Amino acid sequence: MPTETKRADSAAAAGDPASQDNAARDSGARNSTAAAAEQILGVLLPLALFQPYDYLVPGDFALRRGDFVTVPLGRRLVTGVVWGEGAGDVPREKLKAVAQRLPVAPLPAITCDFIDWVAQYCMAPLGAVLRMAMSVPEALQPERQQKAWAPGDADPASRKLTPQRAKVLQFVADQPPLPATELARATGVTTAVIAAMGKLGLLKQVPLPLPRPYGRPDADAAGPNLSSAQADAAAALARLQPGVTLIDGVTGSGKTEVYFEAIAATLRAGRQVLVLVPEIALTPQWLTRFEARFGAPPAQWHSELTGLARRLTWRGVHDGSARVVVGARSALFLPYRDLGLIIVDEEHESAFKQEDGVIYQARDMAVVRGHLAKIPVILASATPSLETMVNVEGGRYGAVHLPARHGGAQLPEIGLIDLRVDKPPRQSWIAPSLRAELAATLATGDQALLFLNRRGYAPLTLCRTCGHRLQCPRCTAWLVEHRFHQKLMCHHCGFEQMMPPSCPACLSEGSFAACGPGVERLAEEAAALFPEARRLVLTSDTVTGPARADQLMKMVAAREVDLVIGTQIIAKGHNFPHLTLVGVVDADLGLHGGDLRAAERTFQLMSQVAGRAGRGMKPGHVLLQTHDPDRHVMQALKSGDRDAFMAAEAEDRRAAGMPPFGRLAALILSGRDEAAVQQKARELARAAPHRAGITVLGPAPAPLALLRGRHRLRFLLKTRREIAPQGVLRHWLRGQKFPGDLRLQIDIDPYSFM
DNA sequence: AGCACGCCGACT
DNA sequence: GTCGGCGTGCTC
Repeated sequence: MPTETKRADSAAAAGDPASQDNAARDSGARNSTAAAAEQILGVLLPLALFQPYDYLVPGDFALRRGDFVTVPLGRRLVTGVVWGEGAGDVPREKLKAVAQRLPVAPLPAITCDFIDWVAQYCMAPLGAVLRMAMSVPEALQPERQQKAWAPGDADPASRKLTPQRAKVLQFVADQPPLPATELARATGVTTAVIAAMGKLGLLKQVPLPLPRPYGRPDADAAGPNLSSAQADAAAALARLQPGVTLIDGVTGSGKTEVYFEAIAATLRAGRQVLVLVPEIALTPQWLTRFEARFGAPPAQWHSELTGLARRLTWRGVHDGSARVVVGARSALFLPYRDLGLIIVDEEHESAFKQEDGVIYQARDMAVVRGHLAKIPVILASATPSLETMVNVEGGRYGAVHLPARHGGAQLPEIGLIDLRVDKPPRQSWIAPSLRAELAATLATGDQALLFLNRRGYAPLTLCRTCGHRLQCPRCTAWLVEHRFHQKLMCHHCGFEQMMPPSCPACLSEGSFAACGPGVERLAEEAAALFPEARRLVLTSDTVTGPARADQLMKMVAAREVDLVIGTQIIAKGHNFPHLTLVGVVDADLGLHGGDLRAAERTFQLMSQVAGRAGRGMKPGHVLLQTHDPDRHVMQALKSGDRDAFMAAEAEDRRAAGMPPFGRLAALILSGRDEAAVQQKARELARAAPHRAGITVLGPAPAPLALLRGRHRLRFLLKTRREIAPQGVLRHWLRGQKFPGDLRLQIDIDPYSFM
């Protein structure tokens, strides 16, 4: 609720919000001796608190929702945001006064409303959600303005020109201004010379312009030639009606070019655009295409962005100078001054689900944010999620289809290899028929890809003498041997250790046996089978960052490699025209574990991997090794009938009352003391709701019953679609205490069942 | 998130 | 005897 009492200046609204508006409101805000009645406002702090705290505000101190303020908290000062009227539940004499209002534009109203909404929906502490929007506290502080030296106004002829001074003058004449120390170093003089020249007027100090980490995209820079299908789709999207639209098109159908036109239309309207991408790793080539279309780079937002670039980008989003932001899910919480369009690229990706801290689905929250701002949201995917498909079918989302592959290349043909019949030899994982296909492909000079979504050498190591299995001391998980790093690693908590010289249980030496394949072991097998092929292993162990990824992908594109062996990391983005065979070593891998979306995800991943092949004139060929070729996901992959597969999946989910036809919330109770966790879980189970349309499952050991040294029990709350699980949970958990280190984590719409 | 308070081990 | 380890709990 806006709690504005008095605005000193109402004419400033259209101008620069940070300077004029606030400078005007600041003047006379404090040092007032008038005994005006103090008001009480709620100030939200970026801490894990569920509600704003009340603070006193002097009567003539004009504050409204969204204003950044510093307030005393305990014995320190904290920056927070005015959230609304005070709650009045703390005695007035306990209240402290707002210390200061920061001279920056307020947090935009829609951002505030969005924070409220997300906190309510995700049942997260309001302040924890605010913290995501205030992830760069330094951005609220004025940037220390660096000074640089430029040619002065004095006529050089009128001053004594020593050789040093002449050298400096010559340098600054055709160089951009530099700070004193850098100018001194560049010209080989001391800073004393520069200071003296300043006094004489031979040089003058100018503010050093801050480097902008983003450009100013031009909507009217040259666009590509679109096919007629693309042009129709682009025209539909460029109308920019509020609401959600799916762009549904296979890899290479030109989805990106199509939504670029919606970006162009939004830029022409003078508004900002957010493009959410699942992982920053796919951006190098995306950025190239963006720059080719718009003539300038967009602002980027991801966790690796630090320091000045991070501050400047946050401010640029806030003041509106960053026009297009491409970012990972956290970019959703930036304080856009005037957001006009949100695009969620690869909307089906599970990477949009934030799994720790505030747990949220960025794609779903993007839809909410779009709704609050009454702006369009575009979801793009070659393999849309079932949730999105159901929304399209129900008429809640619009859809545009891009059927053909741009450029006319054919979709790869997918075949199945039945591992029960076509058995690989002992201790190897490539079936004879796949081996033959690989040999034939390599013989023609084409490239091939072996895909196995499992890092390391072997998923399990055991002692042949006593049967002991190497397990993570902190998690219910095996340690995975990584020969590349010469270590044992836990893929869940990051625990690492050297390979022990002997079995920790029976002390036998040399008794370890690797069980099952990881990508490193697969590479070993490939090396033995095709010693003459130039091989490249692509996993997160060998691809250490976006730059390295780019370099390795270029090697593949340049045909410096014959056989690529990789994990999930190769499934995204890049495609290789000379790659004509993809072998998926274990297509069943993602189907274990009872995950609601296992079949859907397998379909999406396999489709994506298949999309790496045959983009040139040559059609690609994909072979999936499976133990269960009759399974409907395998048959659907083989026939390529995505829509029939999704329809069947939807039917299964509807019958089971599972999302999106019902709602889920997962509760994970954890603590170091196993008995205490069990005790509390029994207590919660006794208080569990029993009503029609509500089912509570559990407590059951969470799939990782021990994670980072904490024992975990899980409840699953399932409700009918029309019953919001949040209300049920609030009722259930009212008055529940979690003493000691017991913690209850709530995950609304859980994805991972871990 | 800090920062205190508090209750048990090795230092001046 | 105190310094200090980090577990627990509060901050309007």
